[in-house]
Amino acid sequence: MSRYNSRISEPKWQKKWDESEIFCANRDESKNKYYVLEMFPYPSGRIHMGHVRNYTMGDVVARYKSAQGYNVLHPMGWDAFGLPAENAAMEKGIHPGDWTYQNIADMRAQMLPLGLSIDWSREFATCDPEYYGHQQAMFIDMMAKGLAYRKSALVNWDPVDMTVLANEQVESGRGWRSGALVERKELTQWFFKISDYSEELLNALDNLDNWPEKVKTMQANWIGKSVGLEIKFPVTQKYNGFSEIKVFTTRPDTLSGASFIGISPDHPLSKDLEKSNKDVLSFNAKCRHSGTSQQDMDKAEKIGFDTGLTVSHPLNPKKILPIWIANFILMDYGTGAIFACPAHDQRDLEFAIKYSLPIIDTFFSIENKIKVKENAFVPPKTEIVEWVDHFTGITKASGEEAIDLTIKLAEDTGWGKSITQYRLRDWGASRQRYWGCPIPVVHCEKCGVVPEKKENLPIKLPKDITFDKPGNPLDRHSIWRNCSCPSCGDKAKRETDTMDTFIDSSWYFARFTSPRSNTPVDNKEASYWMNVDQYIGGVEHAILHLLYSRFFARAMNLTNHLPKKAIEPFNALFTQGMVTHETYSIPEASSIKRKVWYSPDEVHKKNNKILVKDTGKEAFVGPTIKMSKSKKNVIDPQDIIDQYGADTARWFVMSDSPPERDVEWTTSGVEASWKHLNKVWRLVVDAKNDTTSKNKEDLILERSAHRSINEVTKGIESFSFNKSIANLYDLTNTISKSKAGSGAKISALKVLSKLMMPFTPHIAEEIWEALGELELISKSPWPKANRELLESDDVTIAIQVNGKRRSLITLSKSLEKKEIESLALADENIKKILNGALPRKVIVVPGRIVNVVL
RNA sequence: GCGGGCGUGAUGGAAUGGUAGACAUAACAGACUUAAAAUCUGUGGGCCUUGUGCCGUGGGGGUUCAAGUCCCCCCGCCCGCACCA
Repeated sequence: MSRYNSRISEPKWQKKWDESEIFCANRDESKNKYYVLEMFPYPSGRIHMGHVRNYTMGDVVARYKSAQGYNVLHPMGWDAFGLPAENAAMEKGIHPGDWTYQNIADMRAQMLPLGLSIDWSREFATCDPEYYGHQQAMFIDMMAKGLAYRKSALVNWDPVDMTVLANEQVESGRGWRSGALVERKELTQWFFKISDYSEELLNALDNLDNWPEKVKTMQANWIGKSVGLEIKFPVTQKYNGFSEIKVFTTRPDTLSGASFIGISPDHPLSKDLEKSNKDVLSFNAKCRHSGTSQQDMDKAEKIGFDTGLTVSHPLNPKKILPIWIANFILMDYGTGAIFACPAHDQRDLEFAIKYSLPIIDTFFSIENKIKVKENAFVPPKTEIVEWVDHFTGITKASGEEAIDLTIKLAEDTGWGKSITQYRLRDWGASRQRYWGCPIPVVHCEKCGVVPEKKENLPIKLPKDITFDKPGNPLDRHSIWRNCSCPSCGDKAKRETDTMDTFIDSSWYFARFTSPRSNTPVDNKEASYWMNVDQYIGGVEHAILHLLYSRFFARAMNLTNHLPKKAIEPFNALFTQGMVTHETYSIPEASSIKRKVWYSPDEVHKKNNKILVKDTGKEAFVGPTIKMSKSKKNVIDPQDIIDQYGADTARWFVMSDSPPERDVEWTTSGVEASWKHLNKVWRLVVDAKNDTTSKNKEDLILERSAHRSINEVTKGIESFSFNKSIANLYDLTNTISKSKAGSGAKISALKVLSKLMMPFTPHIAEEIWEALGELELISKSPWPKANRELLESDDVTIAIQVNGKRRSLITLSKSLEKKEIESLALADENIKKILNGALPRKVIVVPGRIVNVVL
């Protein structure tokens, strides 16, 4: 009894929680619900410290809200489709499904000892046919509404692995797995019409008050709305039906400075020219080969090709501008063509200098003309500038005024129109992969692309596949592939593309509300549980996952799979920081640049040096970075739980850093957490053996406890868990030093254990029981601070003279300003400083400060 | 380049415009111990002339009775996006 043993206590309480089913969520319309969700994990096989931090945060919120009387939903599942399973299949010869389900079992077994208040009865994996079957049904409904469609598009194609790669999977122009040069290939692919929602997804961000500003800004930038002018430039020659070039600009005010037209190598005109002109063909090929990776982009020099074709300037038909193909113009933004204004756009200027194209400054000042030789002058939008525009007649205007005038002129004359352009492109949803949700359509020679009949769902992945050849095994599985057409009954072939795994994670939160429903989502359950009240996860999902989910919720609503109230599914979002650790390394003898890395358990500390255990050599302490296998700075949660218990790990990850920032894992920090929990337990044992009777210290202790209730509650509410924990340390120290009677100490310890419960639930239960309580602390209500006890009658305030603290006095809170002032002036220290002088002014802020101004 | 964030002891970090450094770690000293660990007590921004003194929240200026906090300029770091017309 004298020592707290987490190895015995933790499983004991986990079993009791499990038996009493207290974390099972049931719809109860009479109670307010609270839905806490952490981003579900990919079943890699092992949990890491990032998981521990993420799920502990969610658990603190869930347990706290539950204690506050909310009907809490806190589920867990698995984002189980994806490439790693196929890689494992290729490397180890295991079936991706077997590999995945084994990993899920392993990870669940590692998560259970954390004592999370999760409703495991709702668990599912996205690779369960029941789950992806509903996804297929929704896909069919979205096809019917035109939200899912097929089109031909340029994709990153890995010729060795024979699959499409996402942009993130292309490194320096090469496939991340095969190392093969990636080709840009035109393929017919499935898309979701997310672009229909550009405006709405952008506008709705304004209502997401409890999302981090940073994430909202990132999404807004990603959607990338720009308002501008689309201008038609008539082509002066007759060429294959290309009578005009449409360009998009956000700065129509610089139109008079246009010196040439630039088109993308992928522009229809460019593609047409390459058919008949070998030089164009080789130029375009050169452009397509570079340009995929970030590094290439940075270094990429601007190159161009003069097509020989020309257009006339809409403001002055006599003015003729050449059409160039230029590598810096993107086909998938705007019209894939620009008018170049070298004087007022840096990119255009670089290009113009290189190819000796005219630089036409439309601004009056001589200063500009000198500057413009190296740096383009971007006309300010708000400031009024002198103009020298012969075409529009503008002489003095701000950029904004000039833009408006030019747009009006264009619309009146008919050579242009105001349009809104978005950067957001439709969501490419198909992958040439096995381990994903099959797209439920068939290709029929007679009927074309036909959706499967819903009664045939789920279209299950075949189990008997091989990975001995590159490419998609579904393509080679002729039994699975060959089917009959749902429409005419003739022979047909199944679609072998599978869905992007981001689709799986775009609606799992809705499925959690009714995980066994025979429709994708049960309307009654979703109406009650949605929205997610608090969503917690890594900021790396700020754009893709969170934007896709926002779109998918709207698409589900349109296809009657989700109530209207859930179209913005996450009321509050919290993005937590990473878990980091120091790195240890020794440079290799052959090259200083190459290093041998050592894991934290391969080194030990001696005389302030880090020594490698095996060799005794000194290792260098490197930067503190995210735990990663390659740098070996990884701490396995399992080891920590085995050694110290889950409560210690939970307490530590929540203690030092604010949750949105990175937390550095340190051995000393973990040991301190462990020591602290043991200290709390000793206090409990001591208090029970204590015979001190009631005394005047009781009230002081009681006041401290109530102040802590207030502070810890505030900390949890504001996601400042580190502050809550600092306060719990404070309360522990106060109890430890208190001379109060045993009764008061026990009361204070009960408060302490309640406040600790969300963070360290096992030891909290153990204390609760030791102090004679029969109910589970996990079931008992959150304590309420008694306002009368929060503040004492006396208050210590500082007295400043000219803003510098000179003395402290303790006085009754109820005193009037005048009384405080005279007490302050009567203070010995203040009297000495004043030395008889009369203050000019005395500022009294009751309960805070007195400032004497001389 | 554009957008967002940050800069406080040796370290992680506290501070509704009102006593800067709560709480924790590392370090040091003392108690207990044959000893170590554990535990307990204390010191813990800098400086000197040791006064209840002066300086101190990246640097400079400003507003205020009062600035880590608000405003302006500069420096540095981190994150995101990026030839987006």
